[in-house]
Amino acid sequence: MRIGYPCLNWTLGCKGSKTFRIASYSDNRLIESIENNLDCLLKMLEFNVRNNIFFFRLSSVLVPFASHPVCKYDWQRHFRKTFLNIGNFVKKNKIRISMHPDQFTLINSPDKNIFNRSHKELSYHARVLDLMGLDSTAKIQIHVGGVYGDKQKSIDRFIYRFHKLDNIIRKRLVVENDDSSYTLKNCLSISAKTRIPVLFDVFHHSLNSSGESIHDAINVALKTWKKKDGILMVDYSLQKKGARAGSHAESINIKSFKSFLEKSKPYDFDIMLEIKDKEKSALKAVKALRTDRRFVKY
DNA sequence: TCACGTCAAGCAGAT
DNA sequence: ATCTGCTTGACGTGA
Repeated sequence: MRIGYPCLNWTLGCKGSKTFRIASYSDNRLIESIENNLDCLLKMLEFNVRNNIFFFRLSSVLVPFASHPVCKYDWQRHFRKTFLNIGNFVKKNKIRISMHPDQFTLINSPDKNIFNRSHKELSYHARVLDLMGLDSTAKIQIHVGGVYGDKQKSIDRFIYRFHKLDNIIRKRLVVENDDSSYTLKNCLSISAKTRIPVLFDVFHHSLNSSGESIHDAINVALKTWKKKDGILMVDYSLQKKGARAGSHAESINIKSFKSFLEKSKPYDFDIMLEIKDKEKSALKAVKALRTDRRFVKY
């Protein structure tokens, strides 16, 4: 079981997701940003290893505008060695990596242009992981997408479109239950036809599910991950007090985290903490795992 | 130096 | 009809 957090580290003095406005695009600006982001990424990974954090989500703006027509620069060639170097660090330390393209990446959109743009965006994500030389346990997670007034049709469109994607994407793509439209059960139905692993989001499941217990949900999600996929990835978050349902809390609550771990026994998986204070909560979670005798076997 | 309007892009649900 | 949240806040103009 690894603990992770997404994209950003507040302790370090660097930002690994520096971008800029498209209006001020220039190749130099792009190179500068990528340089900064990769440099900071390595620093974050080194911080993580020092602190027993072995799961990390890469920012999607590592290469700003990578899939946009405005970007014509061959950044892959320019940064080939840097990517490889980071990849080697990742492999040496057995770090698990994930990426999560944003809400505009919709492969089940009825609009073909949106699909085409999403395809390009996914290619970019896959190429980043390929450039690092990572195997297919490094994943790209997306949601099913929109409902467009007909859920079953939209699920079928997802499946159809999945088969149109390049192999470098298909081998890394995993689908995640969301908080309002597609439940774990819906994702499993997609998995049955595509063999896409299902990433289980605990928080979304609490807001939108068919009522499966955490134990049962993990049990079924876990079976969709084959050896080449690595172990199940789980997104974990909790409700922010006083805010509307679905907003993410500022900080982890170790008591409820431990209660989740209890409910998830005896399964092993990697946990991504989608919590606002990032590494701070990850450090607490790692400590909880390492000091509580109920969980030391992980 | 700081405040704050806006940022490439889509969708759903809340207000 | 308009706003908010989501991947992740943060860019950058104007004062």
